[in-house]
Amino acid sequence: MSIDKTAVETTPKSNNFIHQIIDSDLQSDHAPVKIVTRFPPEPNGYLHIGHAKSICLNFGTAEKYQGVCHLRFDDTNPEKESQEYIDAIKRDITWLGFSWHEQIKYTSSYFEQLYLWAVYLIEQGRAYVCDLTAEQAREYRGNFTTPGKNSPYRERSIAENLALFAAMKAGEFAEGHCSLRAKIDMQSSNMNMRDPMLYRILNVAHHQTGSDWCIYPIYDFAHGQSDAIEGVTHSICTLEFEGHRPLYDWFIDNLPVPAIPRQYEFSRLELNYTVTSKRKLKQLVDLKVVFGWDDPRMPTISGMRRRGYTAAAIKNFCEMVGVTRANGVVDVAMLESAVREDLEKNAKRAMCVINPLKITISNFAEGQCELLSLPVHPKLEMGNRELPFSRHLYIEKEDFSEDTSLGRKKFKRLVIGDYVRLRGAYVIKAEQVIRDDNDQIVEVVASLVPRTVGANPAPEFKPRGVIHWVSAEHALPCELRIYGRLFTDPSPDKDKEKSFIELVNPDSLQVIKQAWAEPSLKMAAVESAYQFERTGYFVADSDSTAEKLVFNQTIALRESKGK
RNA sequence: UGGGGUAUCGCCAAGUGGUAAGGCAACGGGUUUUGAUCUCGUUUUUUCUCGUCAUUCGUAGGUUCGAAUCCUUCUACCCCAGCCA
Repeated sequence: MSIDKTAVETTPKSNNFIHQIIDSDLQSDHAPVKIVTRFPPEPNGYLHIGHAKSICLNFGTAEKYQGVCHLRFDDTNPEKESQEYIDAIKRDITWLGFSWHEQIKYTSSYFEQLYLWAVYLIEQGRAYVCDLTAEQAREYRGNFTTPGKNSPYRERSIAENLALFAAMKAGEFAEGHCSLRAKIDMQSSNMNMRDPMLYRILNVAHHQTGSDWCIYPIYDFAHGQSDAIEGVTHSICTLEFEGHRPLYDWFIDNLPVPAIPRQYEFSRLELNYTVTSKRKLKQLVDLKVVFGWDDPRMPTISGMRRRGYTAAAIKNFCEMVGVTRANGVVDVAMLESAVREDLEKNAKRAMCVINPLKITISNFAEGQCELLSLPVHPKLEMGNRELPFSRHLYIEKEDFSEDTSLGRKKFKRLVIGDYVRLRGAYVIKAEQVIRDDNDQIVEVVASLVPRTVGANPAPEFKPRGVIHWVSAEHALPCELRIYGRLFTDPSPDKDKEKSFIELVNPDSLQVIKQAWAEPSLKMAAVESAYQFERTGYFVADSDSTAEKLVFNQTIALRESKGK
């Protein structure tokens, strides 16, 4: 496959407010030589659609300005983190099509430097060891209307602080016994500046550093300095960190850091009918509401991947929603539209009958088989596939009606006494209905109009429409998993009375144990996308075996009114 | 409640003092061997329709020849009182 280089180069990358800032930074006298960004997930859960937006912004910005983007695991809280999450995050980012600069970074690999900087702050008289308990510290901190009070330990001598901090590091205190705090301003209207914690004691082994440490830095003390170490120029995060920016800058100003990164905030992505919070997604997994982090109903990157959403669709969606500082809720229909847009041009076409009605072609000999050749895609050149046509076929039950009064525009399918086109095959006429003892239709006898494969019939045989079908004896039984929204409420986590768990859609998964797929689907590879004509987009699931094919419905086809 | 933010169509979102882009959604028409796709319209405030005037960027004022853009007022919503990130 050849890549149109000029097209790639001229692909317009959105110009959001962050890029405008970078553009003007690049004009300034001390313009950075290279734009450096970073994507800093904490490995305490799987990445979701909200992270995808951040990934696209950070990696995309680096690409746009020919800079670099680091993947840095922000692993300062070993209690909640694990290697499993690290592996999953790497897999997801790679799948999205991004690659990080050089090797993966870990905040934990800066622990020694961070410790030295903490000592430096103590030496400068800007940090102290505080023996207040968590509860006492809360009281001393005051609240929005009441200024905080200085800790009684605030004026310890530098020597004493140095000794105490060394003892903390040496493991001489129990968890919670004391902490290291910055000496800033307990009266500040910004709560983050009221002598924030820098280090706490945690007698927990770390997934990267083992038992090397029993004190761990707090996010605020680790993040900006890690950015500085990596030479990050633009540290892009979400809006809730806005109030932390003065603190971020305070550390950069008061420490001998090697670079001056700046933090910029954008609004996080919210989608209706879904939750985008690692904590809540973890609950869905832990409570077994879903089968796992990669359940196709999950808005996780791995879930969407298994569902059949493509990386291109997700990236395009992120481009569509834009980057701003206004918080809003994006309609999932926009995501679904991006998925359909990508699948429409990339999914192979195939036929699969979900609820079979037997059709017997009276003028086609028993045992005979005609091999038809159908294009894999109606518009794009994607080759052809072979399809066996025989005397006994299956069509969709709902594609047949005995009601001859149905208008041709209203019901574009098979009606007794009328004609319909079998996709890629003959035009047939329904002639007789066969019923069982319970008066249920079990079979329809039809006749084909000769020489109508690939050719329009005479006007008197004009079909009402086109329907899908499979040859009964050649069809492959398969399982179909149809997914609905995971939540019944557009804002599942906004309800004041009900927990989002109570708003889970009980019908979010429908399993069709046996559907009938055309034989070419035998070769369906996991993750390759198909459009089952007239029914929806599907993708082979990893649960597929040689005996039983399993397909996930990625998304239904858009349906116009009147169907 | 002190501080920090944000308000442009049902939902996202351009717009940066010169006369309101685009996408999604919805609704109509056309095309179609997928009721898909494609395509053409309509939907910012009113209107059955067409013209005209006016109105219009949360609100109310102001500056200006000219304001979504600048100033002031008010309102609504979001974030901060973890030894989480």
